[in-house]
Amino acid sequence: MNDADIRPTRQTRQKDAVLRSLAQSGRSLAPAEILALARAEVPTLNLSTVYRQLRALHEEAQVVRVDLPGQPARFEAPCGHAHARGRAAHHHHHFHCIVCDRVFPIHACPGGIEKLAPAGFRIEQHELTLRGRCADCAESAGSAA
Amino acid sequence: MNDADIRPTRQTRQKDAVLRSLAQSGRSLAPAEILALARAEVPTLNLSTVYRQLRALHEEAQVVRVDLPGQPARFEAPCGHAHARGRAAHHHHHFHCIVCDRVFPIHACPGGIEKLAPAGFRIEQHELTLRGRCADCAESAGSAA
DNA sequence: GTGGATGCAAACTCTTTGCACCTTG
DNA sequence: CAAGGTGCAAAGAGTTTGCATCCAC
Repeated sequence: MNDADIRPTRQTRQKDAVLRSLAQSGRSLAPAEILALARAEVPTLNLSTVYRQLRALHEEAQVVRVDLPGQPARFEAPCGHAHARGRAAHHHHHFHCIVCDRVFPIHACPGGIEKLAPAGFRIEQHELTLRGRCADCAESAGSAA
Repeated sequence: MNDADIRPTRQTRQKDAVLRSLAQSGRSLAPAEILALARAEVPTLNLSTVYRQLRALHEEAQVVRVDLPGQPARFEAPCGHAHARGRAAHHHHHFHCIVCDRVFPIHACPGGIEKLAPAGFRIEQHELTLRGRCADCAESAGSAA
């Protein structure tokens, strides 16, 4: 767990393009979407490189991986008060709008999670996905179905 | 929405084996696991058939699809007081063992979920995934890492 | 100059599909 | 007997990896 064995990752145009795409989009992107966006900057960019960069950046906590049930992984820029080279991203959950399909961070957490496990089970982590209508969609839908 | 256009699905040994495997395991199974178990009954059973049966059975609400974040789909028998041809399965969550990769049902739910949504958001559903060590793995690991 | 990063293609995992054959009703 | 189900193989998405080349440091 020493910093010494963490080799500094090089600054490349590819890495830059990936990060910039995520930062500018302001939402969660699938690797293929990132590729498309980043290619505007680096036309030769390859999908493998996107995946490799995403993994590396994720380990450095420079991007956040968003796994929603039944969906391929997406990635987003770390929100709010993430530390520069911090290793742990702020714990949060997600709200998935069933109408507009957007994903919103939920910076809250229900209590008593530890009590849910059966005897002998040891909980080390949990993930909560809320699904429903976001403010925009709940409003525009109004009383209509 | 007419029952008339729903053709009765045939009774085959394969279908039976899939259902029996799910019922007897008491937990969520990946298609490959189902294949392995069901082959004890029908040795020639094929993965494609498992997938096809799972899809059909899911449409008939005879099996429940379990999607955990970042993982391939699993399936389980409708738990508890599910009606014979009932369509709604009992609400519950899942515990995913990070050691043996098995998934167990959690028949409990943290309170106050509704309060987690930002103003204007309407929660219609939620999914909670617990991750850690199941009783077996927590025990065998003991105090060792 | 050296080692990490990249691009390309092949491999892998999970899931679906085409098709000939078999089975249920 | 006909319609639907099955097995096998091949095809498809999504993701990872081997390897020669390239480039950041």
